[in-house]
Amino acid sequence: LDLLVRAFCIAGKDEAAQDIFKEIITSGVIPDMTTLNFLIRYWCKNRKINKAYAFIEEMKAFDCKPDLVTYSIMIDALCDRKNMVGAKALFDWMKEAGCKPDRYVYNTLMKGYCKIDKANEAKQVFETMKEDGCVPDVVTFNTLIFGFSKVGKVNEAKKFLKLMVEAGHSPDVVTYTSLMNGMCRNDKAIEALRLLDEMEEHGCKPDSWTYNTLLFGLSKSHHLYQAGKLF
RNA sequence: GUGUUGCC
Repeated sequence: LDLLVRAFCIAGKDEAAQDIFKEIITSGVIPDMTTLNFLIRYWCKNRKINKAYAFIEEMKAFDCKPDLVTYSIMIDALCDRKNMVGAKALFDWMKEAGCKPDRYVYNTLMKGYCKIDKANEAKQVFETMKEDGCVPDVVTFNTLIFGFSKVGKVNEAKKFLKLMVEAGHSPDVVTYTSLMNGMCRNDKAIEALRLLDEMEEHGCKPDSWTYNTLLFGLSKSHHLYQAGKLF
């Protein structure tokens, strides 16, 4: 069943996948949650979030209740739509339902706040997650660094870089690129170029995203000559 | 190989 549902989804036949799933569950077999979650995620990523909701409701009647991953997928979908009120509400609802948040959901929520320029809210979530006993990981720090860089608070972002290193995580290409993005948006394009050297010294290879960030940033701030040198 | 992070 799992493979069938996946195959149908990948082929864009989510209706067929849904039918099979429903048929199995109606026959009294409780399918694996990974299968349901795969289907839910497919809908969320294809702008069919209402369908995902409806199906979750429908499945509750079969004693197939959403788990932590299901909620995470839904919360992420709301975050992508910048509906943080909804995302937070669903997060609270999830806790009511007895699902204990893990760092994935916390990271997801933080991303949502960062995307709408609410880095301080993200920082609150960061504090909550620690109080809750979740250990921040590379994604946690990268998300916060992205969030603060985005709103021009590069110094605040650097504080998290320090925290990250203290926690034993090495900055990666995402960390550096997020910081460069913030610098470029903040008329500190030259500083971003310095960071490029620094990351290479630390043995971190820039990728195409890094170069795109720099090229975009440098050309926007009239440093076309420097941009040309990147080639 | 069910979910979370960076440019346009």
